[in-house]
Amino acid sequence: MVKAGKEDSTRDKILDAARKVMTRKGLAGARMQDIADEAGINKALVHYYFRNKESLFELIFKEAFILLIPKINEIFKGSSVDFFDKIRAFTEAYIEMALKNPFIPMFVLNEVNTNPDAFNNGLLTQLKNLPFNEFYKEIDSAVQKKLIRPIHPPQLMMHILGMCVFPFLAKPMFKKFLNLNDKEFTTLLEMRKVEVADFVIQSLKI
Amino acid sequence: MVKAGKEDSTRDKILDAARKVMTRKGLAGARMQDIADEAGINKALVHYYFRNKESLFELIFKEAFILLIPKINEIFKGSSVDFFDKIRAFTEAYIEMALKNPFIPMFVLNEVNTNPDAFNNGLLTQLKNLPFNEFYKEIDSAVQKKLIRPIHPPQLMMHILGMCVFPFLAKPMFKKFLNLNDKEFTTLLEMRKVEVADFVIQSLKI
DNA sequence: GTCTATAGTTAGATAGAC
DNA sequence: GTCTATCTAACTATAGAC
Repeated sequence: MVKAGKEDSTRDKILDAARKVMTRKGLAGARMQDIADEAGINKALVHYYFRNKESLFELIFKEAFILLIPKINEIFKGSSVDFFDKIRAFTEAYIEMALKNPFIPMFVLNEVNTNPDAFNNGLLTQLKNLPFNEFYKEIDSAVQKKLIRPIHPPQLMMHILGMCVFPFLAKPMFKKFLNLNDKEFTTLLEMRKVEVADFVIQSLKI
Repeated sequence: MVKAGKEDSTRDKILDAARKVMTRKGLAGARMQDIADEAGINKALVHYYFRNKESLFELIFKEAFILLIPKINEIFKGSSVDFFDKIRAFTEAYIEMALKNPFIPMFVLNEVNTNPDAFNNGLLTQLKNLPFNEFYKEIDSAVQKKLIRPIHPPQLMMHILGMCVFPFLAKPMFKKFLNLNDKEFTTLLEMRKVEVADFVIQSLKI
């Protein structure tokens, strides 16, 4: 039975364990057995609570990603806010989310690449909640007002997402290259919250 | 027996088939059976020529990636060449390689994330052939000469790689979002050869 | 060199006792 | 709800005939 008290329910223990294992081993590397071990329970129990691996991971993803949507929406709502400030807020929110849930970028990538149907029905619906169209309009409008130089909105979107996401995807590679430990690399990622925004703004301004 | 003539040897047929399947289904999705079918031969033959899946794919990767190394090296050799031209040449060469071998980015990512040991022993050695240190020195030197604003070289490296690589990784997602077919999206990627360089240069110049 | 048949391996999923 | 034991599916890899 699920209690309201401080004791974690088994269900929550499994969710915590799954998040940990996914963060450590990535989506594909996360075994149901690993999750059960990490939670200190039996593998069958994981299936008892979450029908199968896919629905477990989809739930975890939604819980993490759903928090991002209102933030991003809020950022692009106020049409009075400075365009550059919106870019700052965006990279901040996005990298913050990825720092808290390092498995998300690879999760999305995997869903997109290996399971196009599931992606179209599930993830895509989530992602469509993000106001990309608002962002595109903002860009065009900023170009009109001569606030920024002309740029193709989708290209800019790819620039920004690439800079935000890629370091999380290629973390082990960069760590090796730069000869950094986990903490040092995280610091580098923290800095990117403003670093990326600065880079973009510097490039766009006339 | 391997002939010098125009007839593809079985070995070459397998390599071609593997490249095709990998490009279509990604590394993880590429089955030995798929490769055998594509090559029009038996699955056992794939094992006969290439001991196992891993060594087959490592070979394919090396063949594709090895071509990039001399190019990148050449770019960073001439110290007389304009710094911005080097950036242009780099994005050009990198995106060109990825366009020809779309499976490479995901391949590298997978190796790095799921198989750290294999990465350290194989792939990393290849990647270390890329003159990143040269590039870092160039950046610092360009800053000294007031050609560009101050920037942390590793951050810039992450910016550039992210912008070059990410669209290939997230191709199905972007296609959906932007509502483009394969050809249209490839055109977008083609444009990024100069688009990314322009974006970087615009951001760096004083 | 090439094939058929089969062994081996790894995980996800389920049945059924407690 | 929780466990042990087992089934099944999907692949990789090998043995052995031709």
